[in-house]
Amino acid sequence: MSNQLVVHNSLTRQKEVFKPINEGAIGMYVCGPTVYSDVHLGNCRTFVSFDTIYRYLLHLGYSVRYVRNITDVGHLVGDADSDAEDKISKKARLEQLEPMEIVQKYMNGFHDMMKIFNTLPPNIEPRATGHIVEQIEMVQQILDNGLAYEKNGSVYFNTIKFAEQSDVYGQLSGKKLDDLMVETRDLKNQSEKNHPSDFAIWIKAAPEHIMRWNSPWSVGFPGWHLECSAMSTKYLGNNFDIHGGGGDLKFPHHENEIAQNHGACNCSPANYWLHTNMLLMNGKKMSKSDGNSITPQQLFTGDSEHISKGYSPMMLRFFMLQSHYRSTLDLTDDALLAAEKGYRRLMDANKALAAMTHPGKGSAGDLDKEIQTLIAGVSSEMSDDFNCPKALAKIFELVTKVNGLKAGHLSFDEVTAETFEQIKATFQLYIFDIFGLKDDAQAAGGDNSKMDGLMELVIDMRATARTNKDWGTSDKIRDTLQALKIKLKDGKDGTEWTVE
RNA sequence: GGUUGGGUGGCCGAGCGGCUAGGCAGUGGUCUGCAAAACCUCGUACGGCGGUUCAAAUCCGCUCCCAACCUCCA
Repeated sequence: MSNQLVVHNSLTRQKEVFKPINEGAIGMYVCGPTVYSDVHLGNCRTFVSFDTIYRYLLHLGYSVRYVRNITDVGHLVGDADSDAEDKISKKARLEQLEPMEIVQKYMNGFHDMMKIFNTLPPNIEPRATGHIVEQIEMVQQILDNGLAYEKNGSVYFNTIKFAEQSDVYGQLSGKKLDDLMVETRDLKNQSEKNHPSDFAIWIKAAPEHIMRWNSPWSVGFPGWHLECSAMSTKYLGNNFDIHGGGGDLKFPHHENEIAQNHGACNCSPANYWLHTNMLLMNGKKMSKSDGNSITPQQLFTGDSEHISKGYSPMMLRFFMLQSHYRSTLDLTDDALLAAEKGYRRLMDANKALAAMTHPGKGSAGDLDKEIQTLIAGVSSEMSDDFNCPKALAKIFELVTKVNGLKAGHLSFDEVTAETFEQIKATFQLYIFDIFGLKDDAQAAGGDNSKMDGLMELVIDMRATARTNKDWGTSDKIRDTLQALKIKLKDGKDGTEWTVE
């Protein structure tokens, strides 16, 4: 298998060889959250997925400019033409806070959660409210190009005219304007629009609307879709490499975004569109608005009717890694329980591997070849549209080899020292640097020197008891530690311990 | 109704024309004072019905289910 990067492009619905516009550099824009309430787990899955993609692109040697916005205005509750209300200002009224206070509060929470999930921060995290000028300019450009019209201080994108000029509109979502017309016929309050599929790019603010800016058309605020067009253009240019986001944004958000960019500069924003699939809970989309969701905190503490216990953030990241980013992932307690054991198996093997040394003598036998094939497989799977589950599978096969070497079932004679070092390097690179995992147990250990010394003493005492066949003492030590979530493993070379 | 994507063994989840996915659970062993861990071993699959092919979970047709989007959502 060749190792050139292949990605699935939502625009063409097929895998394509990835070629950056500028050799060695990548511009990537990912739609960030609307900060009007706490992030939920579904959001996290998308950003963890793109974090892994970002990390892999960096590993491949690209210099990546990763832009992920914060939506702090313009995102509407209800219909844009009627009783439309900005999500942020609605929440501000409910909580009796300034809109920017709301934004700050939930943006902080979002950043904390991204840190907890060990995601790397984007290079630029622009906010919609900080780019009103750019958005107004873009509205003007679209108007100048005749692809928008003003009605009572609001400006609408003319989808009909755009569709007549090119066949771009609907390409991403597979929708046709004719269908859209039929679908939206029943919607009320469409009076301002020329056509039901047209969408607002500037909205005149109602008197009670708090977040408002002056513009050539009215005191108002930008349409939701506009911010991403304006900010991606500002920081990545008219045409850039990757645009990502959750699959639920394909339509209308991304479709309209493409239309706006074409409307403004007659250019296609991104070459590759990547969409992550939804996180489900009990077979249904996890969603803030319909209540079918669980907060990350609840998952960590286990305080939810949906789960039997708490799960660590890194375990959850591992859980997400086990499925492909383009597949839905169903969150169930059984699946989490199974993943947790797998996660421990992986981490324990890595810990064991780190402590192992190659005896020095060893030739390239069949085992060596097998290991080399597995190592090569890890990267080729990742280069095949970031196939984390398959790359992980290869690593688990390596885990078996490592454990076999450790237990003596496999011989170092058949493995060269170089190959053995490559296993170590591969584990470090993929598990930690690219998959972005951390070993919870090690992190939880805290002040290790005291703990290590203490455990050494206890294990030594137990060993003495065992030598004396004092099983009562021996088992008491083991059971007591088990109750403290410290697990002992008796191996050939003595006893090891891990914190659960 | 339209659009997009799915239905894989007890569970999760890859694969998408011939080649063991992987994790968890289960079977029988090895090891061990016992247990755990680890290693070896063995089962249980590709919604249904047709078709193409030397060969289909993988391609085509029909059919039945499911999800997402079409209204804010990652």
